[in-house]
Amino acid sequence: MTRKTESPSIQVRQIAEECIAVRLRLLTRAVTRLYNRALRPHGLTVSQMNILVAASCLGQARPQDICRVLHLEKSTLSRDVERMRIQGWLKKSSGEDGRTSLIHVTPAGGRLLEKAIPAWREAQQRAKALLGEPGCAVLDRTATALRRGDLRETG
Amino acid sequence: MTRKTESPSIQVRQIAEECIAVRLRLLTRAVTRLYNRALRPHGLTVSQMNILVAASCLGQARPQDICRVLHLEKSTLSRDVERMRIQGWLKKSSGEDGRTSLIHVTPAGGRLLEKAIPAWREAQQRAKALLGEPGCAVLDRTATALRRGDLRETG
DNA sequence: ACCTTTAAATTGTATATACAACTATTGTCC
DNA sequence: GGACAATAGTTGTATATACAATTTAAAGGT
Repeated sequence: MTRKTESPSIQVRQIAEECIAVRLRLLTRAVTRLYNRALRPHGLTVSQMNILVAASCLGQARPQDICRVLHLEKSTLSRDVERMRIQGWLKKSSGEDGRTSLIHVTPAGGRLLEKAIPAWREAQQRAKALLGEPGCAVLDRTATALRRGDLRETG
Repeated sequence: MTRKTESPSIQVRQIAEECIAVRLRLLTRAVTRLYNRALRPHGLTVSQMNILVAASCLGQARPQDICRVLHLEKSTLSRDVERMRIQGWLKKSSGEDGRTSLIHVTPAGGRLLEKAIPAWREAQQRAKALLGEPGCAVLDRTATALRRGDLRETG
């Protein structure tokens, strides 16, 4: 009896073999797990670490500044920050513009970040091995292009 | 008045400048948005399309098979499949092993996939432009390595 | 045949993510 | 200076994701 499962069209096969999204997302899931497992003992996720680092480097940062450098949607950041504020790692203060607030890292947040550095190094090393030198270079180039706004976000 | 914002340590700066996770996640967010916006008119997300494609290519697939090729956690897939089953794009049938079930694409799911191909092509082209030829090559290589299990999941 | 161990999937809970709708504030133009 | 447009964040809702705990079923040893 011929099985009734339709074999996929050539075009569907093409998606399976070529789709950039599927590969990129797969790779990111794997790498995210790597970092999250390393950071877990510190009670920190890689997303949260990224936000701490960004806020730390920017100094008093407006939410939109962090959104820009991380290509994060404003509502996503809003909730991430709220969780971290509750943890005591971030604080908000009001700036000149009444619509906005300034985010800064608390001393506790700073200490946490420093403490987590060895775990980060470990994950970073494994991720480097996975991607290889050329992979890291490509990633660097592409992320920089994105931050400069090369991908037109047609509102 | 010297500002009290602590400037980040050299090591924190290093994370900002070198962290693979932050760049990869940033890039993936941007690319995911690209595909999701293109696919939206079809009521489909890129995650769901990936699962449809995988199931389509595998034929009668066990959940664990799909998890393996996509590096997805089993509980994640379980919920994704349930949503798609409700939409009528996937169906489950019981196989020989009573613990497992077989997932297959319904005719409606197949039609949806075919219909969405032009949108996929459009997003794919933009993603290609963003990553460049070398970027795509690296991605291909790394994803293949991952699927072969090169990253030790020290469960 | 029964008990224990192993394996596969589901369910509980939490974070991460985005879009749409809403709120509040600022800026502009007459 | 008041109506209106633009801007910044927050909130409502939904998907995606993972870890831990639970359920169900198969395998293995005696």
